[in-house]
Amino acid sequence: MFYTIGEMAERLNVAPSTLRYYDKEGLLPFVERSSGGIRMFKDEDMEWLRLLGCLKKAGMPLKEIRSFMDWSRQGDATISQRLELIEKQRQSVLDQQKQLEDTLLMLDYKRWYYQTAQEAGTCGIHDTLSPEQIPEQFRPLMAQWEKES
Amino acid sequence: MFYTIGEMAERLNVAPSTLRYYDKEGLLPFVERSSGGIRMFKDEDMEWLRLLGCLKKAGMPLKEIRSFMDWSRQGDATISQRLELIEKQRQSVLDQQKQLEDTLLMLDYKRWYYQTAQEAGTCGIHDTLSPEQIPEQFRPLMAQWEKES
DNA sequence: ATATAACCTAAAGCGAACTTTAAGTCAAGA
DNA sequence: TCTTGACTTAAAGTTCGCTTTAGGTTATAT
Repeated sequence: MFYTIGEMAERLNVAPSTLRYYDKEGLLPFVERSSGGIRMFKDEDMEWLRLLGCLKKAGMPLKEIRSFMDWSRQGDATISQRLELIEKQRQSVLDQQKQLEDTLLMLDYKRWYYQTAQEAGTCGIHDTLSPEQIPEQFRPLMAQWEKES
Repeated sequence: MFYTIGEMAERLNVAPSTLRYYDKEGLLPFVERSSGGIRMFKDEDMEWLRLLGCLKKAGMPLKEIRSFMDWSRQGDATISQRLELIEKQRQSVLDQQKQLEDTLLMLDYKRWYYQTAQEAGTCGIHDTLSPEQIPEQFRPLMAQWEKES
């Protein structure tokens, strides 16, 4: 029924000190204590910890996660704030996805660059390549470089 | 033909102090100096700075970027190391993309959760909802929660 | 009763990535 | 020539997200 901080930390693959830190920062207002002061995690706390993990993965700073937790405890009056914060973070994730796609294209280009160089034994091969020998997928990338100078 | 650190920083939308910091950390071995010690950036340096930005966006620590820059200066003997590092980072980006997709699904669920709660005026609405009233797209998510307990 | 392992807090420490500060130098225009 | 603004370095400071340390308490097994 209850889990100690060590057990919960193991389930979540984090250090117990991390959970204590989150608690100190007000991110775990739902955690109860035994009469002796020991933290007692419940199964339903997992839901909160999952959300915490999700917001963290989305790149939300701990301070904002704390706001969210505070609002949650305040009840239905704060639904719109919480929705707003979720939507903001959703947009941030969409932005990050777009950024990662650009980054991946660049890495794919570099991978091709060094694969080609490896086969030729020298990076100099790229000075001898005609534009048609560069895979099409990288053309938009290189066109952009022209612009940026 | 040449750009000062301030001009280059503006082009890249970073603070001049950031570029000085990168230089101090050995990330900009290509930057030349005037007789008076002033950094002189060339147009072709943009290529390196673009790569630097790309690796940073991919989450590579500055120390590893430094290795890459060091290898680049060492010439063709280090092509395979550079390729290896690029491929490692490519994989890391693929992993990050997968993670962001999971995160997005969770945020989409929470968005639906709070939109529904907002319309109803209370989070309590979710205790009254039958499983069929939860959008299909969130079923795999919730099934996973069952498992994790 | 005692040993031991896991828990507790408060406070200090750490690494990454910058930013700021202080003191001074360079370069271009009036 | 002098002023001014942007440049230079070295070193200290900042923020974030933990982790470690120190000193002590709780809970369980023998």
